[in-house]
This record gives sequence, C-alpha cells and structure tokens, in this order.
Amino acid sequence: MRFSKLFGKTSRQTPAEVESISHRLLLRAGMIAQTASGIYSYLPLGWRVLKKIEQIIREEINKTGGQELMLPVLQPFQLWQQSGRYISFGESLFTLKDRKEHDLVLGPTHEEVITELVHRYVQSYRDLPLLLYQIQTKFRDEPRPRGGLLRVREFIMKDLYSFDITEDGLDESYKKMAQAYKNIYTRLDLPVLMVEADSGAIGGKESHEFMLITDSGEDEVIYCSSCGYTANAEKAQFAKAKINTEDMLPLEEVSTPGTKTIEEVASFIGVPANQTLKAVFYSADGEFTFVVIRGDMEVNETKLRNALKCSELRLATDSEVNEVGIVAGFASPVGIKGIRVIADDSITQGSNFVVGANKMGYHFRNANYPRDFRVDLTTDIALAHAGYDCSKCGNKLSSARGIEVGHIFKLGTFLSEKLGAISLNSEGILQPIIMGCYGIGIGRLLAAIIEQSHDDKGIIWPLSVAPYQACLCSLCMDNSVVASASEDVYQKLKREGIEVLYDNRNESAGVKFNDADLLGIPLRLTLSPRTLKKQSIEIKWRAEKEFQLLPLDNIASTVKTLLGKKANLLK
RNA sequence: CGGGGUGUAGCGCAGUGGGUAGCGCGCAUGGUUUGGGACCAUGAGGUCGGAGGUUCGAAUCCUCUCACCCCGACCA
Repeated sequence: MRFSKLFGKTSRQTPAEVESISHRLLLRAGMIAQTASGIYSYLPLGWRVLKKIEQIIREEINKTGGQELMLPVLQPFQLWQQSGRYISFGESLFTLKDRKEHDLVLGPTHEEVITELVHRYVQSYRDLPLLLYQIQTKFRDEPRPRGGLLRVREFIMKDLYSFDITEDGLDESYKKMAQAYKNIYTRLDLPVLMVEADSGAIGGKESHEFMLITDSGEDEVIYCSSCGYTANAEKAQFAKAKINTEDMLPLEEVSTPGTKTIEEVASFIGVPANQTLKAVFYSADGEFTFVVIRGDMEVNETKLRNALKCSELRLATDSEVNEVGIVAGFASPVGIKGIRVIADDSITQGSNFVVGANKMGYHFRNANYPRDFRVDLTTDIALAHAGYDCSKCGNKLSSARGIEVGHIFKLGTFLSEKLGAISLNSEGILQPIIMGCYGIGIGRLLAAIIEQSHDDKGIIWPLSVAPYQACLCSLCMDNSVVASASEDVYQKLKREGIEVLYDNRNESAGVKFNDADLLGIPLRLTLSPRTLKKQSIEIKWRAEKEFQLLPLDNIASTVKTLLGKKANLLK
C-alpha cells in the first residue's frame, strides 16, 4: 500500500475531552472515525487490524470444532418475549417496527435465535455436542458509551454457543472455550486474567470474565496473590471476620444528636464501625427495600440484585424514604413493619450492635439478630475490598483495574426450556439442551491492545495484528535515485508476500518517522541517500530503540526471515 | 437518568461593554528544502449546532431545542 493513496489521515491533535489512550491514538492514527455517540466507522488501517484479530479468533475457535455461521441482526421481538429477556435487557434493547407494525429488535446477542434454530435441527443427543459461532455486529443501547471503542452501541463480537446433553458435556465445552480464549490472548500478546464473574443480564450460573489488567480498566478485579483466587469485585467473596462475640446485653436507647453517618455515630458512642449496623434503602423493581449490613462494609448492588432477583435496582430517593416513614440517619430494622428487609450475613458476625432507633436523634445499643429484629432474607450482599481476608485461604485480598475482553457463561437450560430446545438423551428421555455462551468483543479487544501496548509516540502493534508488518520510509522522494530504489524495494517486499506500507509521500523525515511510530507498524525500513551510498537500508523495530543497516541485496528475503523469526518468538 | 462541560473553516482552538469572524495545523499553487512533525510567497475554505426572541444591528444577550464529551448506575 502506498501511503500517498491511503484513505484516512494522521493528525497531531484530538479533541481535548478525549481521555482514553486508545481512543486518542485510534483517532490520531486515522484508524477509526466517530459517526455518532458509541458508533464508529473503521477506516482502512483500523479495519485491517480488526480483520486480523477476527481471523486469529476464528482460527482458535475452529480448532475446538466450532462451526461458523451467520445469524440475523433483525430479530422478532416476540422471540425476546418468549425468552423473557426483553425484561433483563430493558432499555439497552434497540427496538423498531416494520411497515406492518411488527416489533423487531436489533440483536444485542443471539442466544434466542440460535436456540430456536437448534431446536429445529436437533432431536437427539447424537446431534450433540454442538459449538456454533458467529462474528457479527451487535447492538446495545448502552446508557453511556465511552472510551472510543471500549464501550460502544454497535460492536462486532464473536459469540459462540455450546449445546450439550449432559452437565459433563457442558463442563467440557466450557473448558475448551476457556483454553481457546487463553490461546487467543497469547497470540495477541495480551496478559489476560480469567476471573470469576457475575452473569448479569445474560443469565446463567457459572461465569468467568477475561480481564486485561490495566489502570484504565472500568472493572475492578479482586484477587488473592497467595491462593490465586480472582474474581470481579461484583462477584468477589471474602471472609467476614467475626468480631465481638460477647454475651448479649439488654437493648438500650441512647441520645445521639446530630450523628448521621456511621463514622459519627461510632465515634460519638465510642465503638468501632464494625459494631454498628448500616441501613441502606433501595427501590427494587419499584418495591421499597430496607437493606442492613455491618457498619464497616458496603452493599454490593450486583449481589443484592441477584438476591432479590430484580432487574431494576436503585437507591431510594429521599422522598421515597420519607414516604415509608423512615428517619434517615437514625433508621434501623428494629421495630420496622410492612417493609421488606434484606440483611447481609455479616449481621450475624458480632453482637451488641449500635443501630438507629427510628427516631430523630436516637440510636439503640446492644441490638442483636434475631432477638431484636426480623429480616426477610439474610445472605451475602457485601462488597469486597482490597485488604479484606480471602475466603479461600485467609490471606489479604488485593485489587486491580481491568478491561473485560471476554466473558464465558454456563447458561444451563433456562433458554432451551423457554424456547423449546429439547432433545432425547442417551436413555431415550426428552430433556432441555444444556447451553453455554462465550463472547469476545473484537473492537474492544483492539482498543485494549492499544491500552496495553503504546508509548508517547503512538501505538505499538503486536506483529500478529499490525495493519502492516513493515513500513518503508523513503527519505528525499524527489531524489530520483532514492525514488527508484524505493520503488524497487517496495515491489520486492510485496512479491515476497510482506505486508508493507510504502511511505512514498513527499514529506520530511520527521513526519514519516512520527507517522510510522504513531501507526505502530512493527518494522520500519528506511531508505535514503545516506543508506544508498552504502548500498544498504536501515531497519528498526517499533518496540526497540536500536536500528541497524542491512545490505540492499536480497533485502526482501532478509526482511521475510526477520519477520518470521519475530513471529515465532511470540509463539 | 443525575452531576459537570463543549458546540465558531477538514482538525485543534481564540473571540461578550452587541457593530467588517480570527489563529495554528491541514488543504491548493509556485519555489527553496529533506535523518525525528522544514521554510517563503500566494490562495481557497464559515448561513458561528438548530429554532424563536430582544435590538437599527447578535457568534456575543434571553428562551427553547439538538448533538457530542467527561464522572456515576449497565456490559463484549
């Protein structure tokens, strides 16, 4: 490719508000262009990278026996009613009507469609297991697109769906995919962590996310460096230390004027925060919910949502709190009636807690569950933090930020039941097919690679996905000797099958070098009057500082060998 | 949806006591240059996001609206 003909321009500047590194570099390099919020066009360079990532994924998935197919973007809304998931997807579902006023959705994912399809073609366990996948554009009306390609509303995703007749089969499919994902990240030169995850709107039981650890990540990962436990903070468990196991004392009302926060109450009364109970109020699918947790912890809204099996969860507004007659700042489950109360199991770890008295300016001392109050449900709804104890081994947990670059789920049978995907098992009995689903966002992966691999000059693509393997920088293009030598080298490189971007523009050395760096092309070849005098060409790896001169003779095969060696090194 | 912010030339930005719209980059033409974003000259390019209003006169003041960015609740 001749740089002079390339569509898309590099630029020195991007809008000041563009924060994320990948977003800025993708824009500056002319790889993507924004069309609307969370909607991007891929320009030729960006598209080449995307196709390469896609191909790597395709190869690794094919190795596991996955079969690629193509599914519709337009899906009948009725299918989503049948699965019930139009509720959990809620507003992020893009919907439209056709001319006959039939409701359609732009597929945010394709479990419904594929399950219905499998239902038609599979009647026997002999047809299973199946690993079916697609690499397609999906649509989700995200509340807030952000970070360029990191979070968008229209995105290309590889999604694989597994169909098994036994739980063991599902486990095996799941393992295969986990391994395929690890292979993919290795080929992309990305250090990715597999972490336990919540399954969210997709539904299902066991689930793992693949996290690229980087400070710019939007997720928090909790991990234990001692036993290897890793989980998304939404999901992470921890050991809730049992404190203060003294005998129960009688409930006692104390005046605590002006103490609204846990810190204020605790220090006013002279107890540590972990000897208080905190009250938090939520609206869960419209139902007012009173949540109690030990004062030293915070509520994990994901766990709470799962415990309540609700889809919409938000903090209750002040007026909602007032309406049910709760005195904010002095609320407690003691004496509360007619309101659903959910408690974290930490309230059983300890005794003689300080709680509100449901009366302005007063708290109780020595509240004990279940002696002094009742709750509707006690379960783990606490948010894990770095510094807490690991529930597996007892050592201290740590935390890090990460970008979710893959997510796999054991779905089980809820979709196949809803959509009627049943099959005869080996005993001749009809049963729902057991499903799993396995997604990788390709555009996000592209952005994640940049977040992980760049410097102040620009992108540093791994050789495996770089838009071009080499960039031929020809200095002094109006020197006819240089021009013809460059053209000659360019043709030879192409003939050798090397993907080369030939910078034939009439630009100064600085411009060409900076653009080559910005675009992140792994190998740079420089041809100039200076190198020509020595019948040589200069080469430099993007990721390295040193450069060297190579003889012009057989340059194409030399470069081919170098690239081959580099590629092998990465394997 | 809550909070913060921005819309002026292809891109990045200036521009309010209301009066002829500017700078840098880029672009075009000619010339000089060529190892880390060169220089000179000339030139093209804008209904100042949109609608309404105030005014003799609005990028500037008022009202409404749309779009986009950033921070929070959601996800590949």
